Amino acid sequence: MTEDDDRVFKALADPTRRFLLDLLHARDGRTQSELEGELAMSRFGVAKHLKVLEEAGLVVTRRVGREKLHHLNPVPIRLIHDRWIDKYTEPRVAALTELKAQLESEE
Amino acid sequence: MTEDDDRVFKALADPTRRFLLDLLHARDGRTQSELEGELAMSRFGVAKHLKVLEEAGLVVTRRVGREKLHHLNPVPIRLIHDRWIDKYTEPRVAALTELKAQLESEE
DNA sequence: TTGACATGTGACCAGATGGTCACCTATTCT
DNA sequence: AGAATAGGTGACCATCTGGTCACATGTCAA
Repeated sequence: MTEDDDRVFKALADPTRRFLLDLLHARDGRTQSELEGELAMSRFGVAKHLKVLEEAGLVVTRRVGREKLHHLNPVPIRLIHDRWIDKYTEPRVAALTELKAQLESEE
Repeated sequence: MTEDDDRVFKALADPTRRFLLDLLHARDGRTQSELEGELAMSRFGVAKHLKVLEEAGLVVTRRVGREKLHHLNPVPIRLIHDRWIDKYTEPRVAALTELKAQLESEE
């Protein structure tokens, strides 16, 4: 339980892994080699990162023949949100976040 | 911008720092020495962790005399959420998360 | 004003992390 | 069957990270 979310946070701590999640968010169900093509890194590095994401439950995989398809699982991310933002403060935080985005886009 | 969120994710990667956020979520505006009392660690360790949280923007501080008061800032956490959960999928993810919590509480 | 209290800084060390490589297995295509 | 493709494993190394300590500054109370 506590170790579970430790894996999630540790997985999110690396920029390459976050980029992999971005890729899957843009288009789900990619193979490992397809993802390798998007990164300037050896396939071993990418495979290692995907393994970390999978063990954290942020990515779910399905094997088809010799290929492995990767899907994004957003539930752990929602749980991060819910840990420090409760139902009552949520609307206020959402408004603040919106405001921040607006201010930054005006520059 | 990208470095900004790198600091946020790196800050969240450590269990001690997450616990400090939990403490501030339960009660805001604590001093550093008050937080030290909650942890089995030297004051230097705690101070270092608080500095990381502050530089990530997850904690905001205010100095009063010789004391330093700490407040939780939830906006960066909301931004993590919004990065991978868009408005359209949000209700579905929220429902799934709810379901997951229910199933786990039934055990 | 002197001593206790709250916090800050830089050096240092053990252990964790990110990345690469050599080598291996399983599946598909011709 | 043989070659090419997709992916997996364990060792190895440079660097980052978490924690401690000696020392220092600013603030409050008697």
